[in-house]
Amino acid sequence: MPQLNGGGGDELGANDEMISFKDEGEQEEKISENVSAERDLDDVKSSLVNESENNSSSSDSEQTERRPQPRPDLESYEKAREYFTEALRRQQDGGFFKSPHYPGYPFLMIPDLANPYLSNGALSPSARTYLQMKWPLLDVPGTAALKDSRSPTPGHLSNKVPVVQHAHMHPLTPLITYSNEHFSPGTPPAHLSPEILDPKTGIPRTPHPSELSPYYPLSPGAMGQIPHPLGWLVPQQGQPMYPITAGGFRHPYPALAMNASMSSLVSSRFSPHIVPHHPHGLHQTGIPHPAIVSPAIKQEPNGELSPASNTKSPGPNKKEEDKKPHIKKPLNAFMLYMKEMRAKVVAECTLKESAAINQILGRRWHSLSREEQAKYYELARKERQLHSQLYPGWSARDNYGKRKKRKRDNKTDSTPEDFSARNKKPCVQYLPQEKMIDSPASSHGSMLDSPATPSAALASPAAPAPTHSEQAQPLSLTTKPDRHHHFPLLSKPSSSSCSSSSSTSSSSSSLPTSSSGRQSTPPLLSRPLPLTSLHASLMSPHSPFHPAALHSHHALFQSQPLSLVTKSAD
DNA sequence: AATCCTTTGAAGCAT
DNA sequence: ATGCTTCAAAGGATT
Repeated sequence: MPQLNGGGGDELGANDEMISFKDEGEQEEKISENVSAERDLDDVKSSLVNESENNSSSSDSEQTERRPQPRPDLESYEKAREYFTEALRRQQDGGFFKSPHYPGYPFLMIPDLANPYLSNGALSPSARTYLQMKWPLLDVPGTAALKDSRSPTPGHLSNKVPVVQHAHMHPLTPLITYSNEHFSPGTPPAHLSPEILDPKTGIPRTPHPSELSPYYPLSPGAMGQIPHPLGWLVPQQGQPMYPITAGGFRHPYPALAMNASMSSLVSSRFSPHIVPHHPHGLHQTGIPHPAIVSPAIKQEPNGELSPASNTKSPGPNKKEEDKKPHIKKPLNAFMLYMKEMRAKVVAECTLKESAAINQILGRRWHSLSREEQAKYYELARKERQLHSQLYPGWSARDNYGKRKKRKRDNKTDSTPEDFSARNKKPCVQYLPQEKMIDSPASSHGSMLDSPATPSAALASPAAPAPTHSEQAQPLSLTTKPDRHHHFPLLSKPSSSSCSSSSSTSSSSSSLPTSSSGRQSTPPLLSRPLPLTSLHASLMSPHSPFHPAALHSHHALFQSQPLSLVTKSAD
């Protein structure tokens, strides 16, 4: 069973209410451990710093040459750096910083965040680091400063927060310049006060969402209270998922990443209402807003989208309409999963073709346990919720037709005759062997419940993980019509655990579900996926990608048993 | 350059 | 209510 992010099950920290902190004790233990480690910091200081500097210099000798002379607060700065280094080291050790969605984790270990001020009253470097890393948009100096972690400007003398960027900086943790005009060093307490001190360790930690609110602590219509996703980071590709109207980047789990005061800070300054000031999908830094695909999106103060053409141009033509920015749909659970896991799969499979990767991810998705999937459903739910809060007037309908017309639009083409017409490439049957092995049905004894009402089971933070019967989860394994069974099992019966076999669909037992008709396309791949591109090791059942593949051989060439479907198709 | 492919899930639309 | 379609991400492949 593949594990998420190295696998603890709570890595995302986003299925907060349900299981994210099932290992909270572990987290606390690690935090405590880090506190203890602080005592030994002097012992590890030199090594960590050396490591850091070596990496830094090796990556950028030029900046090393430019390295400014030590400043009075350099020692504290170095300490922050060490904290950061240690945090990253632990991350790399695989135990702590597991989720790229949750970049705040490492910095929870910064001990002096409990007392984030220096004796001179200035915000301590590590606290600044914490803030910086947690909300990179808020107060980062220019790019040059980003490169040079030892900014010559002492943090307490400037409202620029020095960026402690370690060479081991998690690649998924962007450092983004951002105007600091709203961030005054004179008011740091407001940023830190909401930190929730761990009752055991006394270490501040990111408020658990359940501590912030059941979901997003928004009163209806209180857009100003949106926990604005300033740190919205995208795990693998380094791009935000979708826009925040003002800030640019958002954390996937803003409620996790942003504390209340930051929320209010943001809310007062970066509410969606100011979007009209950034009509080109760029936030104040000029960073293009990822979800605002095309330029010149305009959003009314009420949050409703208002294409500029509507307000200025009486008669926008189609081209202009095509150029209209559109706010993308929030990612669903699977998309979130894919986003997180894609790079891993690509690395494991040496595959690059997304279609193949997606097939693998689809199977892996099914191989996830309910709890693991539930995390993503919960994340997706929050995504939608946040999205709706950020864009109250947005509707998925707005994006209809944004893409060029697809051939699937031709409903009339979906005749059996068209199968052959469309599929000029050889018919390839991708076997469902993996599903035979570790499908949720087989591994869990029952189908996943429908995600239709995930919140019902997930809403209560105190509620234990829902039982298999209480949460509806996707019936994905059986959601698709039988797209392959009409065709002979003929080609490329790969047993690769990392194959691009579309087992998900081929293994479907044709039980009707809510999405049964989703794919109107024929069951065949119009273009065979590059199985040959699979790495030999991945073809092996011993591949870590598919540890259960040892059992797969029996499944080959077997039609998917209906018994897999343990849930009635009601 | 644009579109396809491929996955699942959410949402919209038509019936 | 049901079923179908579109879109969300991704990037190589194809047109």
